[in-house]
Amino acid sequence: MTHLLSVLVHTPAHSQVDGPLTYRSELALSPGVLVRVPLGKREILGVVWDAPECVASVLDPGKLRPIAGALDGIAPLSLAWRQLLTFAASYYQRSAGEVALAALPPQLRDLNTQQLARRLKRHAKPAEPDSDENRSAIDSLALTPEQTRAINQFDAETGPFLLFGSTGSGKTEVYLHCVQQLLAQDPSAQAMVMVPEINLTPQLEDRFMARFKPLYGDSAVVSLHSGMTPAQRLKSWLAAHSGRARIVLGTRMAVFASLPSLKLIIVDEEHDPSYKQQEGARYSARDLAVYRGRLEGAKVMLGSATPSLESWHHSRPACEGGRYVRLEMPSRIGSASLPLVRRVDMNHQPKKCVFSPPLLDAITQRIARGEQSMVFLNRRGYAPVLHCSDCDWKSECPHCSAFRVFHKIDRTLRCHHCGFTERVPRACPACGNPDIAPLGRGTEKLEEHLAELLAAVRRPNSVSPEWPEGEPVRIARIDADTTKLKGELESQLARVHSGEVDVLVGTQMIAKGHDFRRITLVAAVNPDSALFSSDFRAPERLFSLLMQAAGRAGRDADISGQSEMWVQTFHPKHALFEALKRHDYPAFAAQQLKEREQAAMPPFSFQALVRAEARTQEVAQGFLTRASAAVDEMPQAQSIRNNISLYPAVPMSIQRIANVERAQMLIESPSRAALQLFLTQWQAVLHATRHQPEGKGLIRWAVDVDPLAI
DNA sequence: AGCACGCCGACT
DNA sequence: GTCGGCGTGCTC
Repeated sequence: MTHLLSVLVHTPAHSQVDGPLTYRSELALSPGVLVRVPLGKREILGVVWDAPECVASVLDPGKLRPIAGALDGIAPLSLAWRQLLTFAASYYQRSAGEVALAALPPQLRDLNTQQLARRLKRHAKPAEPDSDENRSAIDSLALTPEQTRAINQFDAETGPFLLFGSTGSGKTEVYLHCVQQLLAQDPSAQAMVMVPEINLTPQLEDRFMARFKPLYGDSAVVSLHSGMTPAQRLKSWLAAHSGRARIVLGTRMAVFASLPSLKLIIVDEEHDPSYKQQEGARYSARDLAVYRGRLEGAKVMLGSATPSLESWHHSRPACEGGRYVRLEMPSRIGSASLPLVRRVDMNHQPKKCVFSPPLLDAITQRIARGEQSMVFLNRRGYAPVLHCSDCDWKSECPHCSAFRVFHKIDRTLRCHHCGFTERVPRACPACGNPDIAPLGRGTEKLEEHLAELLAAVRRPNSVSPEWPEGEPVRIARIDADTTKLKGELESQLARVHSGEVDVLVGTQMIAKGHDFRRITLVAAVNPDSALFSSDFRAPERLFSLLMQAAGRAGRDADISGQSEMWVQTFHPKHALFEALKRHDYPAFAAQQLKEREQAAMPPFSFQALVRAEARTQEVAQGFLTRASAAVDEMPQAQSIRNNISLYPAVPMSIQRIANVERAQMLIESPSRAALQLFLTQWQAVLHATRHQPEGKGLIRWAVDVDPLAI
């Protein structure tokens, strides 16, 4: 007997094929089974999907092709997994096929049946028996009273939870404890722990491995992130999917991993923008984690010292409408205290100075004491633009509406958007003036400038034959340029940890996650631009970054007494810095939320962004404008107009990248449900608009639901 | 997304 | 006279 199957395949959101395709099969296969199916001239991976009854009748049954085979070595994907993917696809306005197939390890698609069978055989070895004697040692670890209180509350309630713990308060120990407790109670339970960028937090991975490998064997903890090889990813995925892995540690992509007995999801540094995917299906792994927890009956814990305002708002008291349980851990462990925040009023410092004399003096003193300092500036390269003083030529990228950045180290002009790189010209390309100069500064120049300022300073106790008067100060720089090669970041971090480096210069890369024990001074040289940014989330990001950076200083109890966070600013009285000085996130959040509420901005409204790309700005904007106007032809147009605001189409902040013009349109609603309903219905209008004659020349369009930046 | 078909510039 | 550029269209 022939059965009809609905099968999801990897088809992009904008192709005609957006729902499941229908195939014939001699076997009745249940939803969730992985299959290989013919599509055009290819044979590709598909997932049998829950079929709406009517689906097959539309097509001529004679035209249906048979499936090529089922991957019967792999258990079907669960109903909960399919529901998660269906939800994610619909919420983020993409096809289910695209989201579901992208969530599977690439090797499932790429390997043929024999290769896959071989892999499965190799990995299916039974897990080694657990060593029971270690298991009882669980609760012997000393917890602080705050940690104990948080854990007790976690046990007593269902969540979701927001663990609000300052840097150094021991959030990781709470995660470890909750996971350990769960695994001990339920012999099949699985936990997922998400981190923003796994390469920045190998410590977390190490701590989980160290804690759980002795208890549950080598395959108990697996990682899942894009830095892994395809083979490793398949291995981890299979371990999770089969239930052999008890803990899955990963980046945002891990939220889609298949875990048959998922009972706990932890999202560390939940405020981090890396949880939002920035291409394809633009999902928020943090938000999906909360949804998934509800779907699967798993507890969810979000953790941060500076929560996103969305999560903070959700964790307000239940009587005010909060839905999350807030767990607070305000103190640093041991006698360590938070660093002293010092603001330098740049209005009273020498004009155009980069390092104010007091800051330079403070850094020099640290060096004399054999302590380390960290200076960060959120701009890599030497100078953001090269300028000719005669004719006003600037180093614009020929393909983008942006300046190319001057990189002194290899004397190149590099576009940070499209990658276009050229040698620095000897003279102005426009007028021939040989006197072209860099404008502004990046980390490269900061490093160079600091080296000049500290040229006369000597490291203590470092007299060598080569340097009879003491060795010069050692400065290291860490940013995307110095860590491009694999392993570079690790080796540079090792140099800092060993004390070989006196001053570390870098971008926000160094402000996140790394545990620098010997750093007692952290300085933000020029953070002001975020104070008056047009992006309403810029202050939130800056506060979080500065708090995190401050958290780098003085993690060792014995030196934290002297540790300091320096902020050079022209606005020392700004509320953001006042709150930072007191390490008072709640005050900062309250002030920001008040502003957001008054301006009806998230989390008090819901947004989506439609972006369009075309050869010309007119085509890109025209597409958006016509799709916007077509709302009046939709059913219930009046009700849509009452609930949804569609703003005019505007060029994106970087209007042109790699010779593609970009435009965007903001859509806003006080109701998430209304916005969702509108976007789903409007999808057809967008497709139709594209296929009008005026839509010619449009390259692509995409919707970003809950965008992070506008 | 792939992979075809299909119509216009610089080379053996 | 071909090789190959990527524009448009289709895949159960």
